[in-house]
Amino acid sequence: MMVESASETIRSAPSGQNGVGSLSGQADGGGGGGAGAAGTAGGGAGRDAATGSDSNGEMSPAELLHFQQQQALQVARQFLLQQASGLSSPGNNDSKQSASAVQVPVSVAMMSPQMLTPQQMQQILSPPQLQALLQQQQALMLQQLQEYYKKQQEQLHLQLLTQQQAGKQQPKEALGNKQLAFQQQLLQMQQLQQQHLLNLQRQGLVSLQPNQASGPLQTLPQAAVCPSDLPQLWKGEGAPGQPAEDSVKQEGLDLTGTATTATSFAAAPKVSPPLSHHTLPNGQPTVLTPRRDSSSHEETPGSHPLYGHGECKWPGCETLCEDLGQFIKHLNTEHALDDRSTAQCRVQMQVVQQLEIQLAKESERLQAMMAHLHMRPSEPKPFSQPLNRVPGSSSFSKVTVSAADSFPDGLVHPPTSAAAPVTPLRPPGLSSASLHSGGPTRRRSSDKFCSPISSELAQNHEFYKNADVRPPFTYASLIRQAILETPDRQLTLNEIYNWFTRMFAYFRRNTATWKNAVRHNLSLHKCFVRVENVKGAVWTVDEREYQKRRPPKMTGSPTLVKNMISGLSYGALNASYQAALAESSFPLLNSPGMLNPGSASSLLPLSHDDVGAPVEPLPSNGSSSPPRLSPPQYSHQVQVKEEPAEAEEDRRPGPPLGPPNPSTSGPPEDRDLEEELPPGEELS
DNA sequence: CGAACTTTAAACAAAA
DNA sequence: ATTTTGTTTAAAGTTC
Repeated sequence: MMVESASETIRSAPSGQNGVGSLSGQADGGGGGGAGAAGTAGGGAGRDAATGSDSNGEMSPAELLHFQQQQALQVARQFLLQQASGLSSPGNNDSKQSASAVQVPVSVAMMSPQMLTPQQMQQILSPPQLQALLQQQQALMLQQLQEYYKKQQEQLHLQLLTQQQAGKQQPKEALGNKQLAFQQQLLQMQQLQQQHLLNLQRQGLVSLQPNQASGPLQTLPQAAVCPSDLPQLWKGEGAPGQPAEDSVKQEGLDLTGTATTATSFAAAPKVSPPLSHHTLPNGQPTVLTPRRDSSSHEETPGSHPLYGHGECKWPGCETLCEDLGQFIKHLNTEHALDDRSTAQCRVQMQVVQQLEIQLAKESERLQAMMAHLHMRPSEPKPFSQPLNRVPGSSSFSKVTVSAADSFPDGLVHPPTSAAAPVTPLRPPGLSSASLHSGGPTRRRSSDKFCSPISSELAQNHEFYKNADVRPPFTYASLIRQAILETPDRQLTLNEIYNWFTRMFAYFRRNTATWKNAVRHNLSLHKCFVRVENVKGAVWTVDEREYQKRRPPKMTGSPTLVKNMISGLSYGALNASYQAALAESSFPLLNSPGMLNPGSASSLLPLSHDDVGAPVEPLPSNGSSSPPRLSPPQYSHQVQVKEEPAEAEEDRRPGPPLGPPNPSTSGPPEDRDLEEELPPGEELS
C-alpha cells in the first residue's frame, strides 16, 4: 500500500549527498559498520571465500610437454628393451636411414579439402549422417595411418637390430646415445602422428578417439595384448576418487561421437591425466578388464569394436570376414599376442595419448582465447595468482571461481566440462550466443548481462547447481528468472528463496546475506511488482520496467536502442544488446535434461523468440507481436504486465482481481507447467 | 570524474 | 514475542 513513487524521489536524493568519491575506502577492516549491529552478520564476511587455490591438478603447458616427452621416452625405452630381449636376429643390415629421413605420407589431400568445422558439419548433417561420415573418414584415416605405421615399425625394427649389435660392441655410453637417437626418432614419429591426427581432429574427426580407443580395449582380453596399459588410459579418467557421478561423464563420453566439439573437448581432456603409466611387460595376463567401458557401451553380442563393415578393423588389417565368428578367428590368429600386435597396440596407445595431450593444449588455448575475448572472466590458469577478491567486492561475474574453498559435493565439477585437466572450475558453456556475437562491442561491457542468462543458465544449470560458484548474474536477473520460470509468473518471497537454493549451490550458504539482497532487490527495482494475493503476496515481473533498465547500459541513446530493437536482424544487434534481450526472458531451462548438445541449438532460437516479446511492447501496441514470435507463451506474459506501471494500483486492491493471471494470461501454455495449475489456488 | 548499477549491511515497520 | 516480509538508507565497487 501507498508504495507510490516515493521510492524514486528518495532514491535520487542520497546519491547527491554522498557524492561519489570515497573510493579510497577499501574499508573492510576499518570501515566496518563501526559498533553497528551486525547482529545477523555474525559470521561477518563469511562470504569472502577468497581461497584462490584450486584443487584441480592442473599442468602448465610446459609441464605437459615435459610430461609428454617423458612418456615417450619411457615407452621408447621399454620398447627398446623388449625388442632387445626378444629378438636376437642377426639382421645386420646397417640400414642407416635415420629416422630423420622419414617422410610422412600424410594425405594432405584428405584434410585440406573441406575444412568444415565440426559445428558446420553438424549443422549440415543429421546426427546419424554425421556419424556415418565420421566413421568413414576414420576408417580412411586409419588406413593411412596404419600404412605409415607399418613402415615406421619396420624401420624401427631395423634400427633396433643395429643398435643391439652396437650395444654389444660398445660401452654403455654408446648405447645410451643410440638409444637417445632412437627415442628421438620415436618422438618424432609420434609428433607426426599426432599432427596428422590433430588435423583430422580439427575437421571434426575427434570422435575417432573414443572409438578407436575403445576398440583395442575390448579386443585385448582376447588377443591378450598387454591390456593393462590401455585400460589405464581410461581408468585414469575417473581414478582420483571420483564419486559416483560417472554416469554423467559416461554420457558425455558417449556423446562425443556425434556431439559438438564442445562436448568432445570437455570429455576428452579428462582422459589425459592418467598418463602416468609405465609401459608394461607385454603379454601381461592380468587383465584389468575394461568392463566398464564395454558394458556401458554395450556392444551387442553380435558385434565387435574391431569388426565393422565386414572387415577387420585392426590397424592395417582390413581382412574381410564374413561374420563375427570368422572375424574372431581371424583376430586370434592374425592378431594374437606377438610383437607386432603389441607394437601396434602401443602405437595406438601413443596416438591416443598424444591426441589427448594435444587436446588439452588446444582446449587450453581455446580457454585463453575466450578469456581474452571476455566470453568468460575465468582465467584458465594464469599463474597461481590467488585471485584476490576483495572482501566486500561484489564483482559477481568476475570471480566465478572462488569455489574451491568448500565443495558441497566434493569434487563437483561441471558435469559437462567435467574435469578437463586444464580448465579450472568454471562453467563450461560458452553460451553459443556469445560465440557468434563476435562483434566488436561487447568487450567487458555488460559483464552482468553479457551472457544471456537464459542459455547460460540452461547450459550450466547443472554446474551451478552443484558447484559452489557464484553465478554471474545479478540478483535482479535471477529473481526475474525465477519468477518467469513458473507457469503463472509469480512467486512468493519464500518461493524465490527456494528457487535460489535449489538452483545454485552458492546460495545455500550465507543465507542471511543473499536473502536480504533478494528482498532489497525486490523492493528496490520497479520491475518487480508485488501483487496481493489471498494467500499473501506474490512477486511478479514487469517486463517493461525490466527492459527499461537496460538501455542505460547501452552506449547509444535509449531511443536509438529502441529503434534498433524494433526491427533488425539479431545479427545486427550488438552483442550486449543481444545479451540483454536474450536474458530478458527464458523459460525452460529448468528441465534437467537440457544439458545435452541438442539443447544449445534449441535454446538459441528460443532466446530470439524472447527477444521479440519483451521488445515489442516498448513501441506502443501490445497485441501483435513480431512474426518471429512463435511461442505464444511470452506474449501473454507480456500482456499481463502490459499496463502494470499504472495498473499496479488496480491490482493492489488484490482480492477482487484474481491475482494469478489477472488478465488474459489464463491459458499459459507453457510446456512444463502442468504442475501448479491446481485451480484451487487461483480462485480461492 | 561522474552517472548508473550492483551488492552488502542494517535499521525499521508491519504482518504473520 | 518472534519470525517474515518489505522498505529504506548508506556505503562501496564496477563499468562505461
